[in-house]
Amino acid sequence: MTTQDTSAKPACDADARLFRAGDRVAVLPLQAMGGQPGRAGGRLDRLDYLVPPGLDLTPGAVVRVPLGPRQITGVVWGPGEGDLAATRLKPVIGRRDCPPVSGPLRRLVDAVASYTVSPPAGVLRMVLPIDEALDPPRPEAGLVLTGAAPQGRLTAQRRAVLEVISAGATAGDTPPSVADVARAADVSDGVVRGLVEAGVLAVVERPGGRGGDDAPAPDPERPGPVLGPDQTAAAAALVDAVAQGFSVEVLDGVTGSGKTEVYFEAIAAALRRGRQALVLVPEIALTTQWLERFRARFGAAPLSWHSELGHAHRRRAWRAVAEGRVPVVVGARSALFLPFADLGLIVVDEEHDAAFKQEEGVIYHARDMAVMRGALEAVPVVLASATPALETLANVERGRYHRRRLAARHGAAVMPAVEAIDMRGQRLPAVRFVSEPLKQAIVDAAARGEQAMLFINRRGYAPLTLCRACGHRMRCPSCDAWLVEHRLRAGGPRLVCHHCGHDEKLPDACPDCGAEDKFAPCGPGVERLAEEVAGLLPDLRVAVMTSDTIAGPEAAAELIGRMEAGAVDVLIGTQMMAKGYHFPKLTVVGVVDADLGLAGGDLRAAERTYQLLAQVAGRAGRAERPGRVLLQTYDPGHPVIRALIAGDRDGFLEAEADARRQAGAPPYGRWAAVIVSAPDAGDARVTADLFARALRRTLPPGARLLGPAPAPIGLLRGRHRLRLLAMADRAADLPLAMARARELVPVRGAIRVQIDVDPQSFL
DNA sequence: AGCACGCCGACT
DNA sequence: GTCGGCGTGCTC
Repeated sequence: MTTQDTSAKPACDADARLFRAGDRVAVLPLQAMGGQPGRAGGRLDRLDYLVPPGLDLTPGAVVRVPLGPRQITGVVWGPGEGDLAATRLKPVIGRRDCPPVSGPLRRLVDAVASYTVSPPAGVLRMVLPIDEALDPPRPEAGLVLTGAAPQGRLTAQRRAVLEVISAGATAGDTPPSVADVARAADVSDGVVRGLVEAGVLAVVERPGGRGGDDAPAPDPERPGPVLGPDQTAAAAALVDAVAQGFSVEVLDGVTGSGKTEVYFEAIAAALRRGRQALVLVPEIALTTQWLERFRARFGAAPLSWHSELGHAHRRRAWRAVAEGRVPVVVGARSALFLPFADLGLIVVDEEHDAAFKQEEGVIYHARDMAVMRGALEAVPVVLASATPALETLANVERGRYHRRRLAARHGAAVMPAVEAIDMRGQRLPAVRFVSEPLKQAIVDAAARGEQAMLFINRRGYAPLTLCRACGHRMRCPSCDAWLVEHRLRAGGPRLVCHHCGHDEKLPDACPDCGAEDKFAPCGPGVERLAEEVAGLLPDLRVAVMTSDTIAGPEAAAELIGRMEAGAVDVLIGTQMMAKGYHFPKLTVVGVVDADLGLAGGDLRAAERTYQLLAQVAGRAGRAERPGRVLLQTYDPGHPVIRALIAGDRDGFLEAEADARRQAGAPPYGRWAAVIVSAPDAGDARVTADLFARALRRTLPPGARLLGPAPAPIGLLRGRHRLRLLAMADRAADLPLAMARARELVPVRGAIRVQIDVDPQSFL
């Protein structure tokens, strides 16, 4: 990471401190006051309160406090700051019944807030995201017979309900819930409630609440798979790290080298010590096969934490983690802020993945914040990747991170052969995207009973639609972006903006010249590619994998099942297909447009493209059969393409690192971006100019400032956007300079200032 | 969130 | 002068 200091601080635990009646405490409210993130003002982070008689509080206690006319929830952050007369303080209302926020986690909140230049309340909200979870689950209602005779007519439905309950009661079961009874008696819950109303049934608390709450625990003592020599050595190093405290272990191994099995041993080590483990993955929807492997190793499932979890489930899961009842959590970046009772290990899988960067609200990189948390909790952090980020490798060079290498693929598998197809010699018509050699490779694979995968990093049918009569291009009304045609959606073809979600029916006539039936799709998207392959190779079974066809984990699991069963010959998809899957019969991977990611030319374009293509290529030939990767390119001499063909990852990374060093770019320099946006272009301009002037005062000497300049996407969701980029050397405290500049600039109304420290995206 | 305050334009 | 609309700041 590029954060300045991650060394472990001694875990001096101030949590033992007790605040008693009459003491002042500082409370960090959950709700940000005044300005939202990105707005000035709201400099009040913590508020002082008095501890009322009869209440003892420790730091970290979750409390309710009065604020103006309302009550809010906050966390006791420490002793009161004392800048307000005691007579003006209001007393804390009371505690909420949940475990306190631990010292290391409170320090993480402060560290993330100051690193990302965000209000601490906004970061605290990621730790306590569910208000209802701050109270214990209410005991579940169970139903028992009162013995009273039913008044009035006893309908068939009512009789069924009474039979179900008396059968359960004689069997000695715990009283059933309304939902259980209604289901068993096959009646609506209205019938059951009617009987309660009539006094025939009574509601009681069910002892112990919900029985199936604590799932079986993962068992570290189950025999793991047999590891190869590299794996054994790496696993031993990680197991050792778990016993030591904070360190960062970079698990660097080619695709298919068995990194997962290696870090499973670190998880086993943490579990043996009775501690919890957290695994961060880029996208939780894509973990189907990972979960299978986990279950095979540990005999039980981990807790999957993601934003699409149902509300009740999320709430129970959060409490179970906080109370230490969940040994292993796997989740997307937001899982980093879960309040583990006793965290023993953090793993960041595919640590180079851009999905770890949160681009809205509190803008943070989950990998870097994971390293911060590891340091604060004094636990090791494992960063696993086949293509580690340059940031990570720079920290290896500096001796801050330890590298554990897995040099070879595991078992009989060998690395696939990578070839370029020079598209300049292919002379394809404008509506064709699959070259002859790629088509032939797919046909050959199918003939051998093997599978092929075609990768194109573009959702939809075509990235641009234009009118052949007048040349009008269909664009988003509220963004600087083309509308992308989608054909797989219900109700006919649609035009969709991939930036704001704007979605309209493909019109019948050109909105500019009125010509009908003159729209021409331009360029390939995954849907169009699938159509082409189906037309070209009608005997092969084609499946499409994109976020439009794969809505959630179930849909992903279904498609993966079909791939594993050999019911698909050609899998066509976007980058969601590139991540971590293992299909033994997949031997051919075709990259339809290997140049795509290189076009933008931002700082990380080459690195990102290399990582993505290496990852896609890694899907080929993961079992006994050797794999073949074909890259369609118009620029076969590009360093990224050459490195992929030569399998020269380290050479490529060294060249890339040299270029960054020359330019003073991250990870050798430190950058921070500011995006000023407003519905009115003039407002954005004025504020951006003021911010630039403020930054020139607050930036350390030697730092450079670019902008304000219109952002590459100058209009997004109806907001005009200007960018600033501050570039400094590695020792500079850019967050501090940003925070000070923001205090100098009044930001009112609909104007927003977003600060992005260590920017990944430059849109 | 909800309320007080102050700035500014419009009306008496 | 005074009323009222609205944007802005404050709440321990």
